[in-house]
Amino acid sequence: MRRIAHLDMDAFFASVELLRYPQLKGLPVVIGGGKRPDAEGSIAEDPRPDSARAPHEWSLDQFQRLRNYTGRGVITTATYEARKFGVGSAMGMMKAAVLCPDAIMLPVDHARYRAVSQRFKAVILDIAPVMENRGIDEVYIDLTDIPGGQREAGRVVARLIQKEIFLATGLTCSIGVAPNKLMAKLASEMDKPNGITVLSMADLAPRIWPLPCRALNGIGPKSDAKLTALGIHTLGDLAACDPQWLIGQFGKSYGQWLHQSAHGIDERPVQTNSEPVSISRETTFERNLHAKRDRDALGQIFTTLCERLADDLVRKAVAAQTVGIKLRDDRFKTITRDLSLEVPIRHAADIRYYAGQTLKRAPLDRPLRLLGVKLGKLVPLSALPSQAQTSRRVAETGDLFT
DNA sequence: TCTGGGGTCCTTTTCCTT
DNA sequence: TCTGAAGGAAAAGGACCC
Repeated sequence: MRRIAHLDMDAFFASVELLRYPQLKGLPVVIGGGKRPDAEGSIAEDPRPDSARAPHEWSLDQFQRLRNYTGRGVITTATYEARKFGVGSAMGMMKAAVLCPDAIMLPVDHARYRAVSQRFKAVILDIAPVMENRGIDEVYIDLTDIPGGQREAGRVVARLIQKEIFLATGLTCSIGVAPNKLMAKLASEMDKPNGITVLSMADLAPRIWPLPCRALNGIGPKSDAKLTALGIHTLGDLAACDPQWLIGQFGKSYGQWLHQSAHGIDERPVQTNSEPVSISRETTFERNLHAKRDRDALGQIFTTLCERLADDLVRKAVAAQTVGIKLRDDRFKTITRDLSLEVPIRHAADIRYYAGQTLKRAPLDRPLRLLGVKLGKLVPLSALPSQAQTSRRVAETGDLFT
């Protein structure tokens, strides 16, 4: 019997921050933002003390309040106390500042969350080596073949993992155990925080079918709206639909997937290692920039993105065989342009050159709010021919931002 | 009015070749 | 040389997730 667990850290970013700043417990705290221009228009640095000092000794007055926010970021996480004001994930910080001006605002500290993430994942790997990464705060674990993995249908090992993670990090997590990934993911949502839920196929009708379609990982706002318009509100409604009719409505691949998922069918294995498919860097400007008027600023940002990507390539020991750009204009309309290369590239100057070429195919008549550069078809350096002739071109020719 | 940054995967469109 | 079909690859866009 396959036993798959899905583990989800409880309010991960906020919990990590509350461990660091216990004095914020019980207060509305919002994590997010990014660049925060100060009164003089320059970018304010993280107002908090560096980690070498004892950060929890800071008084509440030393934290920045949301009402001081003037940038264009969004909220990544809000504590329960902040949510009471109607503040929530993905909401613009400016809007949140109106709803809850006294909320404490913390910038996202990815480096710290990554470090904690590595710690809790190391704990899991010690107990159950077949683990799949699903981002910074989630994993799938295959309990089928680990010693004791079948005891109490997986509950025993789940309890052990919870306990060890708490001892190592001080954080709680919620775990769902089921015959496959799809049901395990749904199960982990059912008892939060710090819960364990075990589901079998017999639980499909009583526990999964009453859920709204949106609860399924893979049904987003667009598909949900379409399902609702068709009179399908719950997973039970979906399960009752004729598969051929679903395929007619949603296409072969997605229609089939909807039908199978609603019946709790999911054969995907727990994938222990995955090579990155693409890497990208993008940035939203503090104010909209014009291709001509702000040419220098854009050119500088463009170059910086390419340099960061070149660093990323070194770190992952890969070269890239496609280059692309992404532009978002003042209407929030996004366009992309891509280019396939004959020879994989790895140097910032090459990335800059070829990205500059794709840029020439993009309309640049509107003010821009975002610029991104993306590399795809990644090839491990070890897989390149020994005389690896990755192109090294000096960016001598001008493009529109140069 | 506001809407981050990194990803994956899929569908549709476009372009090229036969 | 023109026209059209067919198929594949590349490009573009979009949905979704954390």
